[in-house]
Amino acid sequence: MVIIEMKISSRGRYAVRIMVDLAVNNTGEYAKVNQIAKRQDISEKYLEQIISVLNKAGYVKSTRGAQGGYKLARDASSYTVGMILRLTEGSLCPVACLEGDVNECERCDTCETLEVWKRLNVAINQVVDSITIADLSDKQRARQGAMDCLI
Amino acid sequence: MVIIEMKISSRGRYAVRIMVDLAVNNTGEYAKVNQIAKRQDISEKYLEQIISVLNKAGYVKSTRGAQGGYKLARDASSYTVGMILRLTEGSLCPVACLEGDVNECERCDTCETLEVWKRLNVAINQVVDSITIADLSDKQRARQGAMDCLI
DNA sequence: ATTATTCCTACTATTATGGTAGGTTTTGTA
DNA sequence: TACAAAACCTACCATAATAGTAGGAATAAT
Repeated sequence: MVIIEMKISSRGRYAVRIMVDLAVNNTGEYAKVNQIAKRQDISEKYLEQIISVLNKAGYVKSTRGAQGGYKLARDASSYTVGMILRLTEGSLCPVACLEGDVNECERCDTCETLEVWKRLNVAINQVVDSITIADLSDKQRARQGAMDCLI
Repeated sequence: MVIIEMKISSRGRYAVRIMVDLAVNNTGEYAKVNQIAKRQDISEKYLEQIISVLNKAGYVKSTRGAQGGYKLARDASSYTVGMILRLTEGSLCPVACLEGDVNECERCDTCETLEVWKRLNVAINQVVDSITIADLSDKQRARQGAMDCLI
């Protein structure tokens, strides 16, 4: 039997990093995919796909053509990590029956374990919704500043 | 692009339910796979595979042959949900780089998002390690008792 | 001896993962 | 107006995980 794992996928992780990258390197200009890809060490083509999801959700805005690129649509403090992950991961619910307004599982009235998944769900969302992209980019800027001092 | 989800797999969910079932229906006798399967509405063959993992870990004990079966190896209060899930799901870490003692990710010194995954990891483990199989089986017994009164 | 049971291994269909690839459209600039 | 740089769009692919099914061997009670 193979060992399974409950993990955030690379797409979700990359999406958060892209948002933080745009926040850290925000100059007002549009950042190009190849610049972000280089800084973040993510394949340009894969990054393109992920940022397009962020774009369609209105989290970033883009201009096409030469000198085009992407930038954050709003201030970095208005995005939580949870928003980004829910967008790119689909859902953070640890079990399917907690999605939607009504629990459609037939066993849900007598389910021995539902309480566990509910508490897990609350705990997960509390963490990811309490951290904003601004929190992460501020820390990153501080780290980079500290690094500069060492040169 | 397909929507992905970070979920506890059926194996982990079933494993917890099996342990709770053994606790709730504990008579001192060995419970048979077909009995558990019927009560829990899980395929016998699939349940067999899952309980064998629990058996190899020493969480349940078995006797073979006619009148054989399974029972909890220790008191239900000595098992946390986390123990069962980590055994059957492999790991509950939301990202691979948090597994093991040393973070082997090359980017880990400058990772913008590591703190998020660390906090998520703590939150997840706090929940699953604070709930024991006895907690769940006690509640289930109370629920069943309440149901009996309605008859 | 028979039967009931665990135990073991192989197999399978479907979906998710983590991308790669190539072309189309748009737009700034020479 | 031509060119180049960029986003945009769609298809494709290899590998692994998921959620089981299936069949038989070993063991033990009756």
